[in-house]
Amino acid sequence: MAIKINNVLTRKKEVFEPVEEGVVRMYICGVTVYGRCHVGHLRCYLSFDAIIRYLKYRGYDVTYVRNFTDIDDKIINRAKEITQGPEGSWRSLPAYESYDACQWSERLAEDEKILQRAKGQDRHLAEVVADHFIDVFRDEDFAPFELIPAQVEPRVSQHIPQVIALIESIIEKGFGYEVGGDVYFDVPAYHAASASYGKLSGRDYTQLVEGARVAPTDKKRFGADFALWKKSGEGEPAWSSPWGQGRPGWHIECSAMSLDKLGAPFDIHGGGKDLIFPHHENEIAQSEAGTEKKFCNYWMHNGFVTVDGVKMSKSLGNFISIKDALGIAPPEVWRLLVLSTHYAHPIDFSRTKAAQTASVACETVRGNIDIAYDRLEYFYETLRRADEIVAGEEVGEEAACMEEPRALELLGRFTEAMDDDFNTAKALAVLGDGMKLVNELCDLKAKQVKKLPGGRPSWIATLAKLTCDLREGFGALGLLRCDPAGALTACREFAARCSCVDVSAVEAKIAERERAREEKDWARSDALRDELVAMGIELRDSSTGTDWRVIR
RNA sequence: GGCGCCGUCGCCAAGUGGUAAGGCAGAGGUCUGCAAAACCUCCAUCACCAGUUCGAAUCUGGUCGGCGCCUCCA
Repeated sequence: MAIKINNVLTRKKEVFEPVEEGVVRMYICGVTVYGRCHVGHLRCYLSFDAIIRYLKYRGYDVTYVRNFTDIDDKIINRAKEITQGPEGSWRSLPAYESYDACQWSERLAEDEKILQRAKGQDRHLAEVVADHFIDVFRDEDFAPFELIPAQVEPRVSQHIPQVIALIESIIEKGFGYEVGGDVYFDVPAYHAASASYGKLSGRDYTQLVEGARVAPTDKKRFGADFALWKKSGEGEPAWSSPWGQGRPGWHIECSAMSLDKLGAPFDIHGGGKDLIFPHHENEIAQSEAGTEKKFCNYWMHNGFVTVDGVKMSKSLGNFISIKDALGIAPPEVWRLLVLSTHYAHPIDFSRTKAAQTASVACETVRGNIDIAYDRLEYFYETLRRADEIVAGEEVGEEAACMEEPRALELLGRFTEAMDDDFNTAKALAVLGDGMKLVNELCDLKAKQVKKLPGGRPSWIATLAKLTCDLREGFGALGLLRCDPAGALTACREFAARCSCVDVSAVEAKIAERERAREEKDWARSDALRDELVAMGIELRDSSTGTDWRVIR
């Protein structure tokens, strides 16, 4: 069985054949570090995290590179804004129109932090801005999600020689030209020689020019040409080059660093769909122009996160920051939610759409986050009850599993789903079936267990195998890696905090109800339960006691 | 204007030629002091029209609706 990948480059689903057998070299476009990340970024890195985990699960030795673009106009602009201070005219820019008081307060606090960090450092403020947001990315935004760390996280600022060498090679081959300190990639010349510009995005470069906005100061020969190197302006960060003081253009850094870390061709290049053009198209052109080798074999792009059907983006102001996301649900809930949809399809986070379209049913329509939250708890609860049954039991090696196809074929079906272009949605459905089976088995009475072929030892063996396989499958997606009891407590505490539930008051009422129940005072017991329901608490009585959870 | 994607049950969501996975909600049931949970059963012919085919949600053409890229963007 082989893994199949929907290759954006060929627009076909293809059998994955790495350059070197058993090894996967992949490059995922990282972020430009000029601000905080939002759920759109989260979706991208969670989707690719599951893909990387699965490739490892399938036995591949994965070399994964994810860059930080730490030189860019937006970073320089941010530095300029910080320099101007809170009274600067930048605050009236259109980009900030939608800012509310809360966002402003966060923004200014962040600027202050960056200024503090810059004190005593003899560096350009833009570099400090980049450092700051790299730290935010690693230590704040993404740390809770436990992504598989990239082997290398290259920064452009540390790869200027590689960038320059690649640009020189492009110029040497006749596909780049210098104009007054800027260097441009010559799209028409390259296309004339290779007939390949536009092969990823399916664009005809001659038609691009008509729609392209060419700024009056542009020195490029052709509208579709793009900057490989930019001459630095006054007070901007600059590096020495054969073309004078300047900095790399956007696109070239990913080519230079991926070629440096992975060589050409490497296996998989990924990123958001919005990067297909121009970013990835230009990466291919300049890399293949400079190296005369194929750049990358498989291109994968994740779908957008949308809000009310519209792409989530900073410029539209319709984004949920990762910081806010972590206040809505725990990291693992977000992971489950993201993986519930195929990586290439859009995910919509609107909570208003349902209310608009289904006026009758709006009260019963629940947010996807809440559903994912419940589902995660269901998974952990299922594992917990199975663990309790299996714990302390001798799982005899000789005890055969029950002839239960749903148990025996679980991982096979999981692998089949994932092999087909990493269909995490389907894979989760398969694993969900396994969870249902675990509950079914746990529900059996001792008498029924006795009657099973193989009896109790076989029942235990089956439960042990199932939970082990489920952990393996979910684990290959980065899910259910925690101890169930601990995870459930954390889930409940999180929900209690969100709903401002007074945990000690809840537990006091539960204790009181326990006493009423011991005295078989059902009226009192039920009254207490009603009070708890009014507090947003649902009870679950069992033979071992009363558990509770926050109603969502 | 150019290129491209999408439209599957009330909601979410798999499914690229062989007769519609899964989740939520809903109905009925088993279990339970009651309830919850868990489990069982039920619940769609795939925006529309016209073709290709023995056979189409899946292919082709058209219509309508939504979105994306072409400027920064995961």
